[in-house]
Amino acid sequence: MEVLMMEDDASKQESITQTVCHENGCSPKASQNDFGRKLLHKIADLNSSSSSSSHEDLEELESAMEENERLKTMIKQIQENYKSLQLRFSETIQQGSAIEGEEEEETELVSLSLGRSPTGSKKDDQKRTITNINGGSLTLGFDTNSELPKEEDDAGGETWQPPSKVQKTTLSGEHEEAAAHKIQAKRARVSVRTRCEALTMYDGCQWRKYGQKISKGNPCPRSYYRCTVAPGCPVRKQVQRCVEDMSILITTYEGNHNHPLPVSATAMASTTAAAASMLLSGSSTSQPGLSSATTPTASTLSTELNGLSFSSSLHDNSRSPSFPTITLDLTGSPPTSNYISSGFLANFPATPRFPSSNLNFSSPLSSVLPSVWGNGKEPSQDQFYQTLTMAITSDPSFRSLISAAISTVDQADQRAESFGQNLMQAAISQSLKDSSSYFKGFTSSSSPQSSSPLSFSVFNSASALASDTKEQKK
DNA sequence: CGGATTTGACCTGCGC
DNA sequence: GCGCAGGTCAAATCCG
Repeated sequence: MEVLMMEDDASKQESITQTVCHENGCSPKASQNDFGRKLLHKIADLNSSSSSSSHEDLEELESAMEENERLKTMIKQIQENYKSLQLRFSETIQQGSAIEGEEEEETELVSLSLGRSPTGSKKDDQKRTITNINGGSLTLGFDTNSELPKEEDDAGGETWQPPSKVQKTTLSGEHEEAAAHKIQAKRARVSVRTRCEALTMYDGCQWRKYGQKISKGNPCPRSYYRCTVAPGCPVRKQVQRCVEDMSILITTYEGNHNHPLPVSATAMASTTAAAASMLLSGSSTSQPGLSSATTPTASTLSTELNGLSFSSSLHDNSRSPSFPTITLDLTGSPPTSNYISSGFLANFPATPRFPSSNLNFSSPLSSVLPSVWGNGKEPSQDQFYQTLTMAITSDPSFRSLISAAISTVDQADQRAESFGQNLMQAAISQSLKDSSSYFKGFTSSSSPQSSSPLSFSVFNSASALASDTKEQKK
């Protein structure tokens, strides 16, 4: 904010900075009403206490206030747009559920695993079911398989083991494929790109560093952390700065928590768990009309889902690990071809065996949906809603995705310094660039082997990913 | 003094 | 089989 740069008094600057940071990072709804008042107080303080404050500074402060008023209006509009979208979504889903049969309804169950409750009772599971959309159950809670011992973890429901031990397991026949699925589930990774000056991005969890390595192609060391919220938690994360832009922090999460999470950690945990789930679902799902659009030999591919464009990238890296990786880009800067080929994605590659999906929050809507409206013209909100509705009604994965996003908005602690803030900031920063639409669109890329569409959106205060677990159940 | 971090050694998988 | 690179371990060190 401009106002920060104009303050002469260092302590006052810090005070205002904290105020503005709070506005940006925490609940805009709760605190935005106080913002103008706080600024007025600051101005009054300056007038009364500091004879050295120049008239120029005051003018600039006033202009900053006007700017902040515009921002408040913008935030309000974002909230209204979100409500409208949510309403439309619910209506559409209700219509869809009337058509779909019972079998389809069963597949609407979406479970976003945040790790397993130590107690693991089914009662707890029921309590944690916080949202019910479309007759199906959208569960945002802890892993629901209560039959398993608590030291067992995550999607596969098996004790976490280091990759080497897991992959050493010998199996034969039809179990082999199932085991491969489990291994894949365990090793699914979610990368989050954020602009962060700190050593690590705060995500609400407690981490202990257990290693550091210089990886090939990046002079910045990669740090390895494991979750210490509960002993034996299998979740690990890697933190590394982007070689292309040192201000970008790349955090890669792996595994699911096997313990209740702090409130401030639920947003990130649900997002990463759902993203991983979506990725794994996508890796085993075939979507009509998509597979034909991809060509394995191409390094970058693009296709459409329900008029929504996304691109797929094949990352050729001979040393790439055999882990599916999904990437959430919250930096606000669209990836360049150079960046894709030699930068970030090269650090988090995927072999052709597994998809590597890149969800980008930075692309303007007009560039995301060129094939629908053409001429690079920004679509109206109604046009966009129509396309979104098409996507929702015809694709279960996307439907689940939206459901999870909405439910997360409901449940997230908005004051937590968590992932939702980053999403909010991303949304706002994009809205500042073009206030005509808060939904700035998305891009998605995956390897050709992943024919499942990936779609994403930014809502007004929080967002989450979800997947249709239908394929995982099979 | 206990917990967290650092850092070199070691293990493992994979490509050649 | 060898070498490289990623990932982990664990002793040493640091820090509150």
